[in-house]
Amino acid sequence: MGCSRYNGLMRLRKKTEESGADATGGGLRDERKLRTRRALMDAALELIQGERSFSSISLREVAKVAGVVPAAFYRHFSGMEDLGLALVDDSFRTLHTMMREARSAPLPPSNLIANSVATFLKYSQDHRPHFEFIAKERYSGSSAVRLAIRREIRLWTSELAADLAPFPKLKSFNGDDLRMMAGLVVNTVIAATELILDVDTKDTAEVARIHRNAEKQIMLIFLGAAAWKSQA
Amino acid sequence: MGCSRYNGLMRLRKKTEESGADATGGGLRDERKLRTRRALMDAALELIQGERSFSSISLREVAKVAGVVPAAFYRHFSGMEDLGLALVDDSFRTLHTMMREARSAPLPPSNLIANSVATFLKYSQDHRPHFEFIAKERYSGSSAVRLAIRREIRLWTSELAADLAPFPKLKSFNGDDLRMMAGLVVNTVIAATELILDVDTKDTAEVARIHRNAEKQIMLIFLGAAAWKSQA
DNA sequence: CGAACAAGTCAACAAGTGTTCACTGAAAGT
DNA sequence: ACTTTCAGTGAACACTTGTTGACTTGTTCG
Repeated sequence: MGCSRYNGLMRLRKKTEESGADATGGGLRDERKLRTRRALMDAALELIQGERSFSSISLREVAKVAGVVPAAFYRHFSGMEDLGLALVDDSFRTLHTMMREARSAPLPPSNLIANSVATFLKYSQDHRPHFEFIAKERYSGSSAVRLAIRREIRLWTSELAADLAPFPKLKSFNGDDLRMMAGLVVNTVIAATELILDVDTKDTAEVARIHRNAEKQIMLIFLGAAAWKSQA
Repeated sequence: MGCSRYNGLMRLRKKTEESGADATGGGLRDERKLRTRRALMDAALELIQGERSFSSISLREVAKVAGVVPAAFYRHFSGMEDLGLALVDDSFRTLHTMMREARSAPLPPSNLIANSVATFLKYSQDHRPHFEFIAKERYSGSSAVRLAIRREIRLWTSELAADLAPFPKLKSFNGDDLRMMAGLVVNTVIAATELILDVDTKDTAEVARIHRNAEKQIMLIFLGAAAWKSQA
């Protein structure tokens, strides 16, 4: 009895040391809470890798991997759906970060498409857990999570549409058609990402194949755009 | 005790009557087995409608909805994954049926795209359960189910590529690029389908919006294809 | 210093899970 | 008519599940 109590405390200690002893910043209480929150979110992302999907993992599993007792979960989230929504925010934060960075580093328009595709796919591989979560929950999660994801993707599409607007070749596009085209690009990129997620990370040949395919598809889209005429 | 036994038999009887008394064809034994098998598959599809996904429903739930005791499940499938694979086959059988029908009824090339899109989306709405299953399991199911779905989609893409080949405007396409383009079309159609699945069936305005969007996207793709040049 | 707060613990709960077992009774085969 | 086959039954198994309540114990605040 006393023994298992100490067990719990030791886990916490370990966690503290892991994060380094430099964490002497103010608000020890809040900081610790935040760390456990992250531990729970990371645990969920970890459990999702491979076979399982978010909707099929249990609160208890998440708690266990996070090194915390099930009851403690409720100090941070009201339930699994709540955790899911937090993960959606988290995942798209990384995505928006990437897009902001990409925007601030203007690429030469010569092979802009190839570079953009490469940048994105590289990024998605580096943040695999987040993108895997999105891919898996986009259609099969609870409706709250699903809607949150869809909202974010719409937002992303609009962002891309805004980035596309200034292009000379796309002068004849009205707002709706621009979003239509951006949606096509986003869908294509997502599809490629989802394919890559299912490929062994070592299989660079297959990854390159998917890569090239996505490039070609987006070039095709731009080719079509150049010939497009929006009717008022 | 005796009471609950009778309960089970009554459920079976009810099922038999539902299906009509005309089922006097030979092989009563096999026919009944097949009916239960279907009942199990239908039960799974039914449970999937709305919030839940296949990976989050239980063998016992499926058995209960099918009006059968859990142990009986094993007379038909070795487990849930087996059922999932059967559902993949089932779902794509309907899809291939549709494509065969579409091919045998040649459309005027004038508004061929609009008609094809309309036909497909109508069909997917009429077979909602199957398409909902595919959409949900495409990325989040067990790897066996996921791979089966991916295989079928690749097959579908190849079929479409073959259908596209004879078009005069696509003369300059080599095989790889033709599949690339077909993949783009398939992705677009799937994305539209998945969007429609999340819309209230009554909301015809929203359905029409998604509809028009998909049409435009595919027209854009064909426009791009007309300008495409495959390099050897 | 002492009180209040709150992130963590343990223990228990009722329900649900997959799977195995010996069984029954109607259809199929002889 | 007699036996075999087998899709179905019910009961039991050893777990896992979400959630609650009473608790401890370090941090924060007055």
